[in-house]
Formats: sequence, structure tokens, C-alpha cells
Amino acid sequence: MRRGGRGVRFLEPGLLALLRERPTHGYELIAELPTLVGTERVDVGNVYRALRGMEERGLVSSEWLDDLPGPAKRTYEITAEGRRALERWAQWLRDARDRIDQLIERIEGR
Amino acid sequence: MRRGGRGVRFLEPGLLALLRERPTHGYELIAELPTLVGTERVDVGNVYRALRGMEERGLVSSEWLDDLPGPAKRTYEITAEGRRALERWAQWLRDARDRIDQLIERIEGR
DNA sequence: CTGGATATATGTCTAATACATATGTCCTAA
DNA sequence: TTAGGACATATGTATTAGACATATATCCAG
Repeated sequence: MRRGGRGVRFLEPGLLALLRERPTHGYELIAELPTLVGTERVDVGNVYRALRGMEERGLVSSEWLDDLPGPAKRTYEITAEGRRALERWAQWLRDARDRIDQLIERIEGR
Repeated sequence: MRRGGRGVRFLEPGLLALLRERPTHGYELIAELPTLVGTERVDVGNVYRALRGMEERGLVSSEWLDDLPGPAKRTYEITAEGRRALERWAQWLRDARDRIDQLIERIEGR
């Protein structure tokens, strides 16, 4: 809905949620994100930017893996700080859901 | 959470929801929005901008009321097109809620 | 040797919101 | 009488998430 429009902020919490399950690289995350969050289209470029942004803030750490065949992968791992950030995101998401519910009820109810 | 950060897009659906209940003016809407949507801080300037934007798109119509004492008020009314837009918003909100639930479950559940 | 899957990255634009401030009416209390 | 607050609308600008586009490189299959 809407061209430059936004939805709920799923990218960072989604990435942290996946990385908490296991360390992996961007391309894998891009493949898994849509399943995690309904029909959410993922923007490849924004995923890599988000990962590096989170690394700058200490939420994840990364290292290159070029031992395997194929292009080198940068493998990301969640940090302790990242786990705390995910907890905060979870709280934010619960709040958002509750407020959406309130609004939906006001629109539909009655 | 977060400086220039955004939340869920509550402004337009919130305004349309209130206006569907009865026609009223911006200042009133600003007073009622926080109750409608939890602790949502409302930005006064953005409310007036949103109202005029919706008027340009035919979702609401307005007229000045300066008969009463006090500053003149621009009273807004929802249009048929506005009601349809609100229906679309309701669907968007339900989708958003469901996807948030999915993500929360993935974070907490397992 | 071409094209597709894998993999990461940068550039630019827009829309939604945050933050700040201006302008004006009218009423009440010091 | 006037200063300040409630009421009411408005504009200006900064931030930022996400949308859209494109570049680059490796490796493999046909």
C-alpha cells in the first residue's frame, strides 16, 4: 500500500530474530525474511545496509568466510547487546500490536 | 523508540476513524487521537497537513466555521471516498497486526 | 562463453514523521 | 489594562526507513 509508503518496521527485529537462532550471512537472511514476516518484500540493498548499521552499533558482529566455493560470504552473529536490542524490539512490537488492535476495534466495533 | 524513528502509520486511519464517527475540526481531533491510539504522541502540524492532504485526495471535505466565539475552526467531514479509504486502512491494519504476531511468536515462541 | 544462481554493495528518491516555531482570537486573573 | 493561557491553524526543516535501481564479483551448467 502506497509507493514510497512504509509499513511496520520489521527489518531490524526480523534480522535479529533470525540471527538469534543461528549465525548466518546476508543472502540467507534475505531468503528467510519473507517467510518470517508474511509477504514482506525484502530489499536486498537495505538488508546489507541494516546489517552493517547494526554492526556499527554493536548488535551483531561479522567475519568473512571465503573458504567455501562461491563468492565470499560475510557471516553475522548476534551479540549480547543485540539480544538486548531484540528484547526491546519485542516489547515495541507488542505495544504496536496492542495499539493496532485498539484502532481496529474502534473502526470495526460498535 | 528512536529519534527520527517511526512507528506504525496511525495518523491517517486514526483521523478517518474519528471523522467517520462525526464531523469535527483539527484541534478536536488532536485532543482525541491520543486516546484512540494508546500513548501516541500527536504532532499538531502534521495533523493539519494530513487533513489538507486528505482533502486534496477527496477523502474529507471541509468548511470554515467562524460563527462561534473563539478562533475560526475548519470543520472536516469524511466523504464516501474517505470511507472506502478507511476500509482499506482497516485491512492494512489487520494484515500488519497478523504479521507482527507472527514475528512476536517467532521471537518468543519456539 | 553465456547466462543464471550466489553474494555483497552503493546511489538516490520519497513519504511519514519529528521537531520547531509563527500567527491569531478570546477569556480570565492579577 | 494587560499578561498569560486555552483555543485553533499553519509553515519550515530535519531525519529516517524503506523503495527503486544498478554495479560488481564468483562459480557452475549447458
